[in-house]
Amino acid sequence: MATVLITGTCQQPHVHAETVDQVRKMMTDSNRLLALADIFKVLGDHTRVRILHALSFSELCVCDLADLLGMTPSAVSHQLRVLRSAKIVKYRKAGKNIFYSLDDAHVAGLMAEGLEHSICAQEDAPAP
Amino acid sequence: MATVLITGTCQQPHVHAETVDQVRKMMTDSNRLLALADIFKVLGDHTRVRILHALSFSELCVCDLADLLGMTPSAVSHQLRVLRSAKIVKYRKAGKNIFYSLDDAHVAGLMAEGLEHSICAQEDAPAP
DNA sequence: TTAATATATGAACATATATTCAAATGAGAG
DNA sequence: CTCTCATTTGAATATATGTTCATATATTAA
Repeated sequence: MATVLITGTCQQPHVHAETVDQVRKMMTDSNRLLALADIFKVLGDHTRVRILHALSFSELCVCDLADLLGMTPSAVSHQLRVLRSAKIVKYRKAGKNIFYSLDDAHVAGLMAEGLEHSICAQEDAPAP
Repeated sequence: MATVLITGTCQQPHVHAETVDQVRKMMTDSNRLLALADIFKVLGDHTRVRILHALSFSELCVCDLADLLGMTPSAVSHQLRVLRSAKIVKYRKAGKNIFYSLDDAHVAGLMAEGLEHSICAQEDAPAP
């Protein structure tokens, strides 16, 4: 009988028009937020975080990293390529080896800030 | 004739044993780095970054966010669930609406730091 | 109660991505 | 040059993930 309800869309003229408009004006360019998300995406992988953490102590070659992480050099190399593309690490050739090191201070800062604060897995603190 | 070469593994006794050992001692627990990667993974999505950025200005209901982002309330709700699971946002019921807001100061700090520094897409600065 | 709306949820689909494997490249060492 | 080894690369596979669609839940209004 009744017309099929058009679900999935907010039908009020605007739920909170003023607030939404104000926020819309204050919000940063979407492309900038997309770029930010892309950086976080690069950092959002266990292997890559461990690579960056290791490189924060010393430059290392691929085999060093593979040994440290208990992974195949191939797998490490694939992830290094991602980090290289994002300009987060740089490399230096030395004979048969290629030494990687951190390249982006901002990203290193994000890593450090993430580690400083006990953002990670702060378990329950049962109060008496 | 020759034995098949065992490729994909570093065969030197250790490429740089001392350095690797030192770094290994300094490195943080792998689980802690996994938790850190998980947080970055949550932040590594365009939609979720935009949601958090919008919420940094004001609490908003799902329809407000859907309007701001030009997305389906369903899609927004799915992403809000991810943010809820990560304890990054909290919510408050008000009649038919549910208002979301930021919950984790650390994560908000990471977002802010990521935006402050022009980490994002700093294009070429052609020198004269 | 019924109707309308905001939100959540589950399945399905498409896409992205991490690792493995095999092979190629490239640079010393003999 | 030939051999060895460090590194890269490409294909393949498995898995994760974001959005859509349909539907369910919940709350308010009539």
